Amino acid sequence: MYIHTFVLQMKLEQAIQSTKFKNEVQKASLNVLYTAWWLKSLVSKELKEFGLTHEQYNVLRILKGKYPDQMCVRDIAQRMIEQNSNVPRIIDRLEIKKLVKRSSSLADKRETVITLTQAGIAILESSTVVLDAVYLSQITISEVEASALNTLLEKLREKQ
Amino acid sequence: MYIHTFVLQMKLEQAIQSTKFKNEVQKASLNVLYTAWWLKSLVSKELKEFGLTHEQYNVLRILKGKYPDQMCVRDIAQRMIEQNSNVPRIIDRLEIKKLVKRSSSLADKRETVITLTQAGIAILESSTVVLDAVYLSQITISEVEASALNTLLEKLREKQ
DNA sequence: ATAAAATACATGTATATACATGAATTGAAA
DNA sequence: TTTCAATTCATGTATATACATGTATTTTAT
Repeated sequence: MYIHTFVLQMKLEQAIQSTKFKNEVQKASLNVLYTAWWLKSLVSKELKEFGLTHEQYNVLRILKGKYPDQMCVRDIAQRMIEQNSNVPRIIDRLEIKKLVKRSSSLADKRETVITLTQAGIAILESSTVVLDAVYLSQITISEVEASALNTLLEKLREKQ
Repeated sequence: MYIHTFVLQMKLEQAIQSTKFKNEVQKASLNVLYTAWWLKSLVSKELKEFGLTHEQYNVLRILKGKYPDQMCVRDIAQRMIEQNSNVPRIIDRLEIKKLVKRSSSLADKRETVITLTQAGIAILESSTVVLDAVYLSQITISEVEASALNTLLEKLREKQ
């Protein structure tokens, strides 16, 4: 079932066909959730041609941040955006595609250390070029506005 | 480490253990994704005691918006925040728990119309009381700030 | 030195997302 | 009127999320 009402510019009210919000805070929460979905869709659509999911890309990107050092599963999990991600299973898929290599740690035998392969580096680099271009063309807010957005999002999460 | 100097501004950086962002726009994207995850976790934790998932709650809430009118699956799907949600399957779970009732439409036999049961209304009302309280205590930004956040999020999605 | 607790990871289950396909039905065109 | 296209929904597959549990290993406490 596909409700692909493709939208160039869509306010939240149009997107979720709702105009009744209790207040601006409730609306902002829904808006954050919707925007996250919008962003994920944008990225996933591009990653599809590389045979990667959003989460698989995220793991490759995290590994690249330490390359050529290896990382254990726990190190990767701590850097994931969705912090309940089941990293071993995401690594399963990447290993099948030979984008990463698993081996057990010599220092601590409980740990599994993960290494990017050359194929992993290559696919990460070419997909990143595409993603950067998409971000540049689709997200047109200024650096100043993005900075204000960052401040407000952190304020939203800031329990006082 | 630099953690000492940036303590107040380190929220996202601490959360995903990363300090390297290409620019504020890229950081804002990650911040939106992380905040959405944070919000979902907050809500899911409360809904657990009602045996509901975030998405099941969302479907109940949408149905309540039209109650006592019925809605077909497509109507519900159009109002979902994550617009690729597989609504028939979410309704499966709600039906098992007897929170909604399925019947086929007389007007258009392709359609399945969904009705909230009294149990569905009851669980929605009691869970909403809890969620409202959690929002109130955990999200402390002002209406003015929330409004600014809404404006920036819609600007982020606005391709020009 | 040994037992108990904690850690790291794999794996199992339930649910959701993302997308494809098929069946039934409706609507439009020839 | 008959045929074909579009729609509504259920269902199948792959992957991910959320969480629980089991196993191996390391650390801590007795």
